[in-house]
Amino acid sequence: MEHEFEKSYDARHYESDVYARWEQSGLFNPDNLPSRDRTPYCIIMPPPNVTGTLHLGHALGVTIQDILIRFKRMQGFKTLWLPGTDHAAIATQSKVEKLLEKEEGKRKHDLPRDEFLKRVETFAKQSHDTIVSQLRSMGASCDWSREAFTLDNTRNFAVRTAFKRMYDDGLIYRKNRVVNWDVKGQTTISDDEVVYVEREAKLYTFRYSKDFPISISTTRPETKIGDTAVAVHPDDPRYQEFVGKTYSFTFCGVPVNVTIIADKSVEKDFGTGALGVTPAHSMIDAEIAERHNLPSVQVIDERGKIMVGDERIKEKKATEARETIVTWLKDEGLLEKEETITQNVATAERTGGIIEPLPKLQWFVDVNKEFAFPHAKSDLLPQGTKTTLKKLMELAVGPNHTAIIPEHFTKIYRHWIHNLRDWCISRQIWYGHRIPVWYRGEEIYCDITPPEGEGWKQDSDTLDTWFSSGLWTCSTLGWPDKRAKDFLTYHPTDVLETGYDILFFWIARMILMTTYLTGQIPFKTVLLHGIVRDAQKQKMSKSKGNMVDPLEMIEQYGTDALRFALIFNTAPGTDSALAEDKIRGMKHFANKLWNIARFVCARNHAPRPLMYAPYGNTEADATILQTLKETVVNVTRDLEAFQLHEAAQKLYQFTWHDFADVYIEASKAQRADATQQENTDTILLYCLLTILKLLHPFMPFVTEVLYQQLPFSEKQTTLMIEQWPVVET
RNA sequence: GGCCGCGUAGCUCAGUUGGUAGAGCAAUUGGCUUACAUCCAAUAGGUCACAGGUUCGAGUCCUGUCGCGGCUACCA
Repeated sequence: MEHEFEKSYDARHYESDVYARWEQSGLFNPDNLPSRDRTPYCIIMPPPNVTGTLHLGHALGVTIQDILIRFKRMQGFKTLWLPGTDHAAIATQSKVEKLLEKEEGKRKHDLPRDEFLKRVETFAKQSHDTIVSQLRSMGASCDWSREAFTLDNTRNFAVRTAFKRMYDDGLIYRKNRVVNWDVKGQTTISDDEVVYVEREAKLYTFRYSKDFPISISTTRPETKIGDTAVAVHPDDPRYQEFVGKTYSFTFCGVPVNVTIIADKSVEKDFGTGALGVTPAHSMIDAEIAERHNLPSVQVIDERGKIMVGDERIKEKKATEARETIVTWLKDEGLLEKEETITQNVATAERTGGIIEPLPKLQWFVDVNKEFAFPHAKSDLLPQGTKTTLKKLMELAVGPNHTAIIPEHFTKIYRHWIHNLRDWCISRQIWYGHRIPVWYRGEEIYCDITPPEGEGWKQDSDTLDTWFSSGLWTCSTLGWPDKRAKDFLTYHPTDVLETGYDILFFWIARMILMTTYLTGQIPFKTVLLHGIVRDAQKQKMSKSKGNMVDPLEMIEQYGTDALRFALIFNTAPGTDSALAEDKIRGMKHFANKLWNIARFVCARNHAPRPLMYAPYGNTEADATILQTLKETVVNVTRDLEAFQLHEAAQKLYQFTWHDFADVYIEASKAQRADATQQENTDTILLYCLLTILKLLHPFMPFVTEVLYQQLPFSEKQTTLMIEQWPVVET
């Protein structure tokens, strides 16, 4: 650690040593912190997916969290930042599937379930190690002794417990329903994992048969063999006379029975004002069918192929069958119109495959079912109050409970809750938490542990990865053991810091699970950051080739420079553009600080006792001490208000322009006067020490190295636990 | 379609209760001044998208228009 005071700051010479020393000090662990204050402060790290490496978005999140943690630690809080990683079920499994195919030409089903899972686990382990070392490079002062993984045994126990409770309360149910089926990934996905892609499509208008009295329009003629009704608006005079009648006909070789029904959801002015209802292959149609008690006929299977009809369409892919049917319609003289429209096609977020809605027996979380709120002494509701998961989610965010920063995301959150439907939680993939349900004939058994007796078979599905992520603040702190020390001390947590893009995926789910299971809202503040874009404001992506690797930036400019660049000029919840120039500029700032310290230390050799606030003799003294005071007050206030970008700006301004440009220059002349010299040097040192403290959360490495150079006789082992400056008023 | 946000210096963006427009980068000019050329001194650059309104006073509040982006819905 002892280096010569080099002429310029080269981060590469110091960072790994400094981090190792921090870790050895044990002070990332709140149990080892000095006992000046016992008020807990806790942030649970959003667990990065074990799908490879960290990107700049992670780097931003880590920086923000580390700033808050280091700030609070210096203020004397009992500070816990708990790290972890996420197994990211679908994302990780599909990554390994791709590798398997690429490297060995094998598919998932070429291997037994156990064997395949071993491959995934090996990959996950490697990713984990990479990620953890990257977090260390970023300077993350998290407590590694408490590290968690969403798929380890402790978390698995929490998941099984949560499932069991929700099952017993009837909040988890199994039902045959139309779900989002990802044909490519061969699994169901939740509504949130569906991504709509705008495409051109043909809208066909036709009649089912010559005798059928109404024309309908569709972009998917191949599903029409599964129609069981035609819906019209109840007030539409054109079709009144047909409502209630049933027609039978053969549609491209498939016998079809269609009843004319009246339903208010039909738009009179779109197309012909009549909607062919396909209950098995459209969620909306399924809802109509439920209202009218219509039968459902599945005609497309899980491979996306037609299941009925003759050789013209059976076993054909849906798109091929579409062409066949359109040709058939033309030949029969049934096609009336063909127009091009733009349409949103549903695709799967992870695999990019087309979503084929189809009926499947799956597990769901019921967000609208009433239950009696089970918790005593909760801020949310009195014990026994009738409520729903949806209502709990609404209650938890607002003026008296969790605040979202920036505030306008509160509206977005509420809007989402308003539209929320039941959450499909079962997945047909192997990597994840196995559903804790066993079957034997007609019997169903749900519990934390397997049933006694012979012949039970566990459900082969796994849970949506967000089910386990939803428990993250609890499961990392020891829940479901309600007497777990960490849970009692640190839950609810203080801040949840993450990107706004997972507000619904994750934050909403954590609120759902945690309020239901514990009666506590998992965090007091949700702090959102935006997307880090490139210098041209383009989203970074591998395909565009504009990815910036945080490690490369660290290697070139130093971690402190990267951290400072990431938050400088970046308001919460706002996307930011990160040019390399900006990082370079911040490297210059780190170097400026370095040279300030060289100058000050050169004038303060002799060891001194701990620093007290000096008095100013001259006007320059008075000005810098006053400005310093203001900076301390403002930076502290900005950090308390999560305005990190403002705090950073003020520190940059003070350090470089007020202190270096003005006061240090003035001090050169001032020192010439022997009576002023001692006091001037004291002020220089005092300002520097204060700057190092204020800047430490932002630039932990360079400030630590410089702190170790200061000529004090009684120093803390590390700047990390120096006391945050306070201005007496 | 609904909701949310944005439009401020060449570029990227700050601007916290309404009170004489800011930063970083880039640019121009001049400086190797012994802490730093990864630097210093100075300069230039904006009718804060547009139009109204409230106010003694509006980048900031209200209404409308135009342009851009995001989320959400799924008109079949």
